[in-house]
Amino acid sequence: MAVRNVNERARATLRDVARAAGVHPGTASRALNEQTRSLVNAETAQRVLDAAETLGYQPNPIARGLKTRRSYTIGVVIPDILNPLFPPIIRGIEDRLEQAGYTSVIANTENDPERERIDFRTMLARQVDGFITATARLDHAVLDEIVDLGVPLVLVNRRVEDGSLRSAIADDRAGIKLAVGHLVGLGHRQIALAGGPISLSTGLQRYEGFKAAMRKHGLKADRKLTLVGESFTIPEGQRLCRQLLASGKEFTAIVAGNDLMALGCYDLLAEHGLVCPDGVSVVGYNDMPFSDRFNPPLTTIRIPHYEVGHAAADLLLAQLDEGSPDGPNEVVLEPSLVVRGSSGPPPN
Amino acid sequence: MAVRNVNERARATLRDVARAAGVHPGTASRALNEQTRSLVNAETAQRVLDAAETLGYQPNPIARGLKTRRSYTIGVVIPDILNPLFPPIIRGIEDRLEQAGYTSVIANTENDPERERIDFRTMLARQVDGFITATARLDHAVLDEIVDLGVPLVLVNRRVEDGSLRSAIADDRAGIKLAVGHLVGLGHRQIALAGGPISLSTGLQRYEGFKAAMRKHGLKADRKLTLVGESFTIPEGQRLCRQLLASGKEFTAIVAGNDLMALGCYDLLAEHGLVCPDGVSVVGYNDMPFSDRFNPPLTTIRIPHYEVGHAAADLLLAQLDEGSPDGPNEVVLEPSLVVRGSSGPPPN
DNA sequence: ATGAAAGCGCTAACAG
DNA sequence: CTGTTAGCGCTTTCAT
Repeated sequence: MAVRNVNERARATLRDVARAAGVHPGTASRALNEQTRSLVNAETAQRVLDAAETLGYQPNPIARGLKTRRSYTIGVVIPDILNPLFPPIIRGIEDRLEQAGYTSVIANTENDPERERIDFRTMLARQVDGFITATARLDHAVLDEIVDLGVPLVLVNRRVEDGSLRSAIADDRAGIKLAVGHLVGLGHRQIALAGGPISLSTGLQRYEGFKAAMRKHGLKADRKLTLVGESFTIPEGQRLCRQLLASGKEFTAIVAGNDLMALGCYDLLAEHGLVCPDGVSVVGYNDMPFSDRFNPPLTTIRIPHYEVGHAAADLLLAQLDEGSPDGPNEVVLEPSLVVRGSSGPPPN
Repeated sequence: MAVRNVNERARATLRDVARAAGVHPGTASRALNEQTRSLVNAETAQRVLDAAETLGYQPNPIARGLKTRRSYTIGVVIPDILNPLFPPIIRGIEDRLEQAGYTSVIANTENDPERERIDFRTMLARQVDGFITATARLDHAVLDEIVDLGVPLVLVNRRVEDGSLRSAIADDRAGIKLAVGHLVGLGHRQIALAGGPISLSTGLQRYEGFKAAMRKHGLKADRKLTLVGESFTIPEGQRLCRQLLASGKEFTAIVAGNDLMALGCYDLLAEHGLVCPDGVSVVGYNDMPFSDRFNPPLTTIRIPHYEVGHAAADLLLAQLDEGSPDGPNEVVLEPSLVVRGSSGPPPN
């Protein structure tokens, strides 16, 4: 009785191909490789290619990588894959990377810096050729280490103040300006912010963008109404909205740090018997999937997630090819306003 | 001027550690490896460990894999990462795999069988030790090939009729029974199905489960009201609901193939001036993230996504360890009913 | 234009 | 218990 015979149909190796084509493995290698094919006689090359074809030869990237010190693998580090913001970004990254012959491996840090360290280390050990990360905080010690190691890295949906790291982002200040402009156009004067953490570039940019936009419209951003939270989550949106409601200050609209925080505002407003948008208008940020399905449908700022991911991959590929930084260091994409049911004129 | 000096701080290799500890690389290897540590003198081992520590030695899994023919990498193949159903499953898989020292690499087939082939091949070439896939159609030629190659594989959220493939799933027949039971309890008699593709086990099980449940309640599933679509998407839900509305048959409730299809039903119902649930009740399936935020909040069947992913990883790990199939071939988890705003008593 | 040979970093017999 | 040797599958000098 045949024991696991199937498994025996061992994968053809370069040697096998060489033998079948009657050449030396070195020659077979040259023939199989686009780059070096010209070094070998056209007929011989064809013979090798044919042999490879019939044997169903699949090169072993592991072995190749051991020699070339390239894995054609990119590490993609994401803070939380459950946040609907990231899947489209990931897809943009993967599509572009795949075109270029790279595979991406995704890691989830769950917003845990310690875990982030480990993820980077593991991937480094696995010989990734570069990183794309959406985990950057404004203090970016871990990332600096990577860069010091000479490993290409680009940020997606994040940036660092000093511009020391390449990044693909959307223009958050412009986005917030859109949000505030929309609200002001509707007649709102007292606008609150339930913003995200200012330890993240997105949170900080939106926070500063908010204050700037208010100023531009001749409005003052009341300190008690201009809040930032610890995380971009629903509970944090709830907490901030509760604080807003308890502040004793009047407001007729809230700009939320992102769509999740907007949802948290929905909850608290409802708890206080305020209907949105008749009582208070709410504007979110990101236009995450299904935000058109909420109750009410969320007015929000759309950022081109897929394109942002794509751009990040472009930036990385450029760095991988040239080795040296020739292209732009930062790609900034434009957000747009999506008006839906959660914003309207202020009451009376 | 130093040229890329940083990069020169080359990663310490096993040889370096051995040299530093004054032993042969072979010994260093044994000392560093949990499994073989006992073969070496405790003191010597300690010396090696210390040397590794101070040199910041990181083993190169690529090189190891070349020798051991194990990559400690698992391929996770998903039909569409944009479907909110999958992120929690992925997380369940990754968490379990990571515990066991495996890394997972995720591929997106975008529901394209051709792309699926390529993804499997690529991962195979990258020497993955096994697969977890959620892409299985009822005809599973690609998968059979993998199994024939002797590569461990388990299905997640899918099963095949003949039980030839291991899988971790939720009990779809039971879930649909819950949905129908709920509706019948509310007083509905004419219940329609806007189901998913029966080329997928989930679609088929739910379809058959629906008919069985109706029968059990002494109701007949009208053929014109028992529809299945081509995909589990919003547009397909719309299309089916349109067809239901055009059938001329009366119905007071719809069981949708999944939550996305339920959303499609929402759209068509609204278009026809029917309010949910007063005019028609709708029950979804999956309890995907944010389904409690829809308008109305969706009554649906919750399946424990994270746990399903975890169970799939367990199944795979068992197979990886033992080599031979000793454990169960199928893990079936129980769904539960989540009653929200989209279901109520039938009109008049 | 092709063959020979060395080696990427590691593990696994095999000696001793 | 430890050193020696060979080799995983591939690429890449160096000869020829």
